[in-house]
Amino acid sequence: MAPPSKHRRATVHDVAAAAGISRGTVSRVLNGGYVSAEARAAIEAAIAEVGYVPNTAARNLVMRRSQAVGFLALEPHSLLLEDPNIGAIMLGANEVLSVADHQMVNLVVDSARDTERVARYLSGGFVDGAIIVSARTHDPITRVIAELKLPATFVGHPPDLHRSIPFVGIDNVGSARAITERLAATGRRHIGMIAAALDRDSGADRLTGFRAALGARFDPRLVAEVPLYDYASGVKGMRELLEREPGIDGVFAASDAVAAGAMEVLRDAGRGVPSDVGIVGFDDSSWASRTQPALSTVHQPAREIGRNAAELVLRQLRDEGPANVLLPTPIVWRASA
Amino acid sequence: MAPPSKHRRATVHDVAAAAGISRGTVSRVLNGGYVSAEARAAIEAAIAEVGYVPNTAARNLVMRRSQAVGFLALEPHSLLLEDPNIGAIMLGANEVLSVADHQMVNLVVDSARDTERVARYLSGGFVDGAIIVSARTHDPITRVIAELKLPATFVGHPPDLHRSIPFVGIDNVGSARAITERLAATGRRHIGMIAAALDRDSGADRLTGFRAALGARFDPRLVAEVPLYDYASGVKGMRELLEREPGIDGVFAASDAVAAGAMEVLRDAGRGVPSDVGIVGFDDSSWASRTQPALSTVHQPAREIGRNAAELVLRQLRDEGPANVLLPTPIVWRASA
DNA sequence: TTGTATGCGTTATCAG
DNA sequence: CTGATAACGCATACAA
Repeated sequence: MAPPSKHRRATVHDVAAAAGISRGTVSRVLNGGYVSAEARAAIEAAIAEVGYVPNTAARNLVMRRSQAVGFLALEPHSLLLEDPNIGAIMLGANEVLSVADHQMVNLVVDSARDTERVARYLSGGFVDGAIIVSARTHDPITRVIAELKLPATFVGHPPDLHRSIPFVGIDNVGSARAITERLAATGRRHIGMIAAALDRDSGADRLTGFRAALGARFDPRLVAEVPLYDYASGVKGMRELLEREPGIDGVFAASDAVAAGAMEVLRDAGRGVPSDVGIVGFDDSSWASRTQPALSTVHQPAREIGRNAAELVLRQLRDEGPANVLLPTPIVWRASA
Repeated sequence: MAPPSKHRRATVHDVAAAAGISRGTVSRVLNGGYVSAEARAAIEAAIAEVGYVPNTAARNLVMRRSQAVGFLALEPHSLLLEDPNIGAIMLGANEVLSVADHQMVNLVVDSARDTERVARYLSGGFVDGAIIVSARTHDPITRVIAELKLPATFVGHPPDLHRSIPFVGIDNVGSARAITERLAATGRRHIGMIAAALDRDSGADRLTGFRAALGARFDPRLVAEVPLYDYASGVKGMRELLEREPGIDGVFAASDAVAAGAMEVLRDAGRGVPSDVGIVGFDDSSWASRTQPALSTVHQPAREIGRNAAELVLRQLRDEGPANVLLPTPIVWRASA
C-alpha cells in the first residue's frame, strides 16, 4: 500500500487503509457513533500517523450546509475604514455566530468585479446565510440574495423591495427628532443640521426627524448636505453653515465623526462650544468621548445590532419565523450642548 | 419528469433533463468547450427555466481549489476597530486578489472558540491560502498554517519559527531611527518616547530604532510603555512622561493615534506644539492630518503592503518561489515638529 | 458493532 | 461534437 503522493492530503480512505478498517467506521469515530474501543484506538493512531485532517468542504457538500454565514458591508470603502460602528456590529454578530459554531466570513465588495464574484460566492453554497449592512434597494447583491431565498438579515432600514428579508435597525427618525428637541430645549434660536448620506435611508431619516422636531421653525437654508458620515464632511458642512448663517447657535450633526469635524471648524472660527453654539451628534462612537468638550449624542447599540442580526439569520436557519427588531437608542447627554 | 422538489436547488442534472441533453454537455457550456449552437441554446433555455445556479462548493471539491484566500488579523479587537491601517491593508489585498478572481474572506478571531473554529476552517479546504497580519509566534493559528503547508504570507515582522512562510513588512527599526534623528535635528534636548505594544515586533523594533537614534543621549526614564497603539494609550503615556520630566521638549509616539492622544494632553497642560514640544508619530494614517497642528510622521504604505501580501500568496499558488519584501517608508514632515 | 453501497453536485476522461 | 462513467472526500442507510 503506497503512501499518499507527495502533495495530496490524507483522506478518510487513507486512515482506513492504515488502520485496516473500513471507511465507514472511520467516519463514525470522527463524528459520534457506536464503535468498539479497539477500533477507535487503531483509527486514532492511524489518524495521527498519516496526519489526517478532515476536509470540511467535502463534508459540507454532503451535509448541505456550510456552517458559515457571510457578513457584508455595502459601503464606500472610506467609510468601512473610518466607521467604528460597523466594526462593532461585526464583532457583535461574530459573538453569537461563534457560540452557535458558525464561521462568520467577511466579504468586502469594493468594485463591480467584487460584486459579481461575491454574488457567485454567496450562491455557490459557501454560506448558509448572510448579514448585509447598508443595503441599497437596487444593489445587485441584494437582488441575488432575494432570488436565492438565502436566509439573510439586513441591518439598517428595510429595503422596501424585499419584505421577505427581516431587518434589525433603529428608529432614525425618532432618534433624530428626540435629540433635536433636546437641543432646542437648551434655548437655541438658529439650529442647523449637517445632513450626511442623504442617498441612504439612515441619512434621509435623520433629516426627516430633524425637520419634524423643528416644525415651523425649520429653515431649509440651515441644512448643509454632505456626502458621507465622516470627519471631512463635517468640516465641509460646518463651513457652509457658518457662511450661510453666522448667527447659528445650534447644530445637529448626522454622525459623531461629522460632529468632530464641525467642532474643529468652530474652534478655528473662535466659537465656543457649547457657549456660542451647542452641537449634538449621532452614534455614540469613540469619537464622542474624544472631542473637547465631550459630545452629546444618540447612542447606537452597535454591538447589540450585530448580535440581533446574527440571531435573526440563525432563527431562519432553524426555520423559525423571522421577526424584525428595532433597538432603543437612548440619548447620551454630555457637554457639547 | 417531476420538477425538482420544493426546497432543492436545481442541479446540472436537472438542466440536462430539462434540455434532454447529457450532463457532460451542460458542463461544457458552463465552462468553455466545444458545443453546437443548438445544444447551447437548448441548455441556456433550460438553465433559465429551472433557475439553475452552479454550486461552486461542489466544483471546488473536484477542482481541488477554492479560489479563495483567507485574511486574518490577530489583533485585540479594540485595535481592529480603531486602526485604519489594517483596513487599508485589507483593501489593498482585496484589490489584487479580486483581479486574480480570488475571493478574499475575512476571518475574525476574537476568542478561544474562534481560534479553534478558524483553524478548522483554514484546514478544511475553504481557502487556497491565507494572509495573516500581526502574527504572534506562538499563535495556534500560525502553527496550524505552518503544519498544513498552506500557502500564506505574514504581514509584519517575520515570526522566527516559520522561516518557510514569507512576509511583507517595513523596516520599523530604521524608520523609527530616521524620524527620531529628524526630530533631534530640530534642536530638542529632552526627547522621550511613548512606546506601545512592546510585546509585538513592530512595537519593540520602534523602540530599538528610537534608542539607536539617540545613542548616548538615550534616557530610559523618558520612555513610557503603553499596551496599545491607540488614542487612550497616548493620553496615558504622555501624562506619565510629563510627570517624570516636565522639561520634555520632544516626543516620538509609536503611532499616530498615540500621538493624537499625547497632543490632547499637551494642549490641556498648556504646552504649545511644536513651540514647547515637538512631536512625531508613525503610520501616516488619517489621524495625522486631523491633528492640530498636522502631524509629522512616518508614512506606512498600508495599501501597498496589502497588495504585496496578496501577490505573495498568489505567487505560491503558482508555485513560484516566494520572496520576502520590505517596503520603503518615507518621512512626511508636517507641522508638529 | 462493522462493512458496503450510494449519493452530494461538479468536472474530466474517453470512447462514440 | 456528445454521452457515459469515474472521480473529488465525506456521511449514512442498510445489510451483515
